Amino acid sequence: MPVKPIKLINYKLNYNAILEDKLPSFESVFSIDCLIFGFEAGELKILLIERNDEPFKDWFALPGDIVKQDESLDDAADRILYELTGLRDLQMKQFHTFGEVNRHPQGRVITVGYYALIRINGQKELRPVTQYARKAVWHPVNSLPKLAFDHTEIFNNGFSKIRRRLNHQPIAFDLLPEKFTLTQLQGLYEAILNKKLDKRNFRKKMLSYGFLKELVEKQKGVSYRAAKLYKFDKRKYAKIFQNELTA
Amino acid sequence: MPVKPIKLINYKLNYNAILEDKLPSFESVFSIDCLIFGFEAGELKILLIERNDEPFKDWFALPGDIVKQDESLDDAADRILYELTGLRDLQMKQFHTFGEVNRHPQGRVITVGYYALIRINGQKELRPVTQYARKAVWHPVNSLPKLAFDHTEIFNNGFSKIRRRLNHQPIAFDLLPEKFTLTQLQGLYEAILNKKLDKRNFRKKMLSYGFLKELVEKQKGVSYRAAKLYKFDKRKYAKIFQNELTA
DNA sequence: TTTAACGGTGTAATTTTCACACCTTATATT
DNA sequence: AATATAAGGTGTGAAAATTACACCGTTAAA
Repeated sequence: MPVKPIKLINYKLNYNAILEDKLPSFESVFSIDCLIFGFEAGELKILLIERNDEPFKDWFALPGDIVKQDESLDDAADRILYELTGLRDLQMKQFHTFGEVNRHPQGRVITVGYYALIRINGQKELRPVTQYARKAVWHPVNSLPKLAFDHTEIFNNGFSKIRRRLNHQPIAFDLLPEKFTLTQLQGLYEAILNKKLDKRNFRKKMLSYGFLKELVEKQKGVSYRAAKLYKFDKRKYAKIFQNELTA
Repeated sequence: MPVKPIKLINYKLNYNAILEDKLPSFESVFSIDCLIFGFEAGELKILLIERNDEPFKDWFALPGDIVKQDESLDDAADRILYELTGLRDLQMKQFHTFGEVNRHPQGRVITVGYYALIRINGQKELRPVTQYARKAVWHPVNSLPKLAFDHTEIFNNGFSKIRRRLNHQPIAFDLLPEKFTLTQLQGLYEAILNKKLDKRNFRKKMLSYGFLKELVEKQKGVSYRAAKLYKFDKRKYAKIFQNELTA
């Protein structure tokens, strides 16, 4: 696969050229690809970019970028997410590394998959993204288009890990507004797990964990009985989690 | 951290030289480090190498090596394990990728952690290892020495993942001889989880899974009542596991 | 024959999970 | 004012899974 190895650092890729077969490939590069999940209108969505250059011009792809020489993987993930969305201080979490030899047509690119769960509404407009992407869009996970490279595989891998993790850790709260109703929370669980849950059992269980804080405030602007609002109580969760660890 | 970047491919590192501060560093390299678990004399052990060269000369380290240009990560893991132990066709499984900028004193090395669980006794003598290692030794996980680089962190990360996985998947059988007693199996679980388990409950539960095959053969050469031997029945397990996936 | 060491078994209490249906409350509509 | 609409909110019983717990049996060696 490698053609004429060239130095990659600070090298600006010319994708069009390589397609005409007269162009640079690179030897070994590290990248990060991000699964950024959001929840909107009762649907679980993921942030995709529309590629502006070859290869896979006009295709949808996961947002990702190359890891710089002087930044750790975690730092790179944070930076890339920031560059793509303007969001900072999220919990980006690594889930798998993809290293098939031919996964990138231009050379050896090993990529580390990270995911983050974010609030779609709590965020400003998506910032203009890097030059290789035309725009970034939220796309429902249930009807994803074909993705560039092996990004569909990356998505499937990460999504299934998030599903599994949901049963053990309260990761869903990052997707909801700070104050939420139990019905919203249940809808989110149903969207992630892709199945219906029983309302009474779900509430009983969630409340039994003890990390939900009931607010006096109620839902507003709905044309039906307003529901109680809850907050995720990080302190209580931390206490519970610590006990689990020491036990 | 990077000094004078040099081409690394096929470059033979001179570790002594670098220590005297007149030597090569490299830009960006991918490596694999392996956690190879074995079970012997009731103890959970891990395979370590004794380093023969700087840096960390004479220290213990995880067996690992650099990923070649034309091999996938999984292939590299298989190859490296083979080179170190002579073992083939094991299930090497990726668990985490470590990418701190300064984790390697000579340059940027991003390493993917893999683990494997193997039978210590079912194997020939450990094959002579790569040149950078003096020898390979099995070391009880409960009294690990300080390890080179960030290998202690890698170990902790991988070990805790294996612990968690043990509760959901029958990964322990790879550590036992093909035929084993329930007491041996329980001892292994206790070694991995680092706690005592109740004999009756343990047996009840294991047998309830339905993937253990009772043999007519019994234990031999023991100075007490011989126990029944069991086999792990992959077929039955596959059937059970498939049902879980579709459910 | 005795002893040491492990093999092998069952039951009851507790906790967790699951299935299941109706009345209440707030707003919008007529 | 009456009514319709849409979601809020609540409890119980059955079944399954988990936990705690103790003694006799068998084998080989002393």
